[in-house]
Amino acid sequence: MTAKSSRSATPKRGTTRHGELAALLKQRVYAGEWKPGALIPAESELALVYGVALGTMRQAIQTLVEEKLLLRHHGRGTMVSRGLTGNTIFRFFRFGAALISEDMPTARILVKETIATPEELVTIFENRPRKLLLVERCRMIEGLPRLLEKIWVPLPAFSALTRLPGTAWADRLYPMYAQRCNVVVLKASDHLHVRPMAAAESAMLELKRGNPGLVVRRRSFDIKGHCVEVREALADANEFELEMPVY
Amino acid sequence: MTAKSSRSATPKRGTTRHGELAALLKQRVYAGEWKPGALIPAESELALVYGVALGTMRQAIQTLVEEKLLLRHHGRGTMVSRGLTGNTIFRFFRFGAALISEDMPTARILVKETIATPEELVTIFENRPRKLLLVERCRMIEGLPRLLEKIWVPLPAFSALTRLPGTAWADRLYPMYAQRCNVVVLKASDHLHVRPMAAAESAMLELKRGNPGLVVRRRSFDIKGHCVEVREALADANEFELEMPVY
DNA sequence: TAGTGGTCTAGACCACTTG
DNA sequence: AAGTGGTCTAGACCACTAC
Repeated sequence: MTAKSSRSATPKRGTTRHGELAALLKQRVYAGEWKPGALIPAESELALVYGVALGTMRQAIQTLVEEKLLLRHHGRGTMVSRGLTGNTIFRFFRFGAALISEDMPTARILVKETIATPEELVTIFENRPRKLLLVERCRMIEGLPRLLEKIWVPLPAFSALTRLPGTAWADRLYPMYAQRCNVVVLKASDHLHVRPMAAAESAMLELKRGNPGLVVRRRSFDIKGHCVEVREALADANEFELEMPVY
Repeated sequence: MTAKSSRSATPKRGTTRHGELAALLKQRVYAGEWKPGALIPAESELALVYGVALGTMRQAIQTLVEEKLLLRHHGRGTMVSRGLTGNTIFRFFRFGAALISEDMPTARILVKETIATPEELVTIFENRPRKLLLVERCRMIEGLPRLLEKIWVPLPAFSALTRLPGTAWADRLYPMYAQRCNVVVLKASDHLHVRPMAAAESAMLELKRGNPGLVVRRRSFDIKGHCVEVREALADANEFELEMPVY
């Protein structure tokens, strides 16, 4: 059959048909043919087009679902992920409240300036950007200053934000990045550690001098896996709380 | 066909054939028919025995693999998990070393006694045990005391350990539980928070008074999902370091 | 070489969502 | 009612492991 002959025509070792298909589908997302939030063709149709059995195409799609690139909904279809919604740094903290609701935090912008890329950040972003936008803000919960945050994003990719006044910034940055800069954050990685706060930091957060601070350093990645944002958050380590599985 | 008629004979809603099979296989592990480390029959044989297609049986096995109950090895077979090997609390800390090797930590037993079950622990263990074995130890790295640990295990399930002299205790507890108490730890969950150390604690760890401490409270679960151990570890919060994905 | 899990096919039917 | 993903079948062949 056609499928069989085409398979023997490409006897690549170490690859599978569904693996190749996954790569092909991923390319179509990268190329922008299927945009975030849009439904892709039905798996039955894709199977026909690519000349493979349904199960094989399902397997290819499944790997992209596990990579969080696609989302499947029974009866509705398969769509490209809209990415993370953000605001998850608070998951590490109690802050008195039993549960921090989605809309509680508000942010006050302290600094917003264009800077030359610091040496330690040059290699983190793609294309070695020469300039970055640096934003510092203080996030409040129930009127109390709880979290200091620094955000670095590369220019000119995020230049739409330099023109945006500080008062117009949304609490959640990821949806704003998607809307104004056309950047979808699909994955992120947090690095946590504890250090004593500097005098200025503890003062800002209304804590005693030398109070231990928990630092969350986050790198955010777009749909292609490129780092598009570095963030550093600082808060009272005594409010830190985390539950995690052991494997 | 037989399969079809038997399916219509049990028109349970909300269940699937592979889901039922997974439950049946799980039962055979619980019953001890297939012991940890042993190979289970080939999926082709199981499919024959249960009268289902190969793919369906594969799907059933796959769910148990994702639950960490089974492990598959291409060409070798499918075996029941031997459980966690432990010693992973150090993954949260730097302690100067670039990487903490598997064999570096050594432990000194401070306390080992049978106690009446404290109220807050009664409901955590299965069968509300009346007595527990409490062990306190100090774990060293390169000769320095780095971590204080309290361990609670239920009696009489772990009574083999009460007869074991403190000097005979292994660094890694999970393999010892498996060997001496016939308890396999399959999963665990860590809860982390930061608090100031008490004077005695900071003295033991050779830290200054009021040094922030990171507390890791771990609950370990056996093959049936029952809690079989509670552990609380305390160490210098300034040595804490953790990298984790964001979803 | 025999036996295992992994891939793939070509269907059928079921369960869910939407107009 | 039409279209989607989810389940299931009954095979074939491939890739890996151990004897």
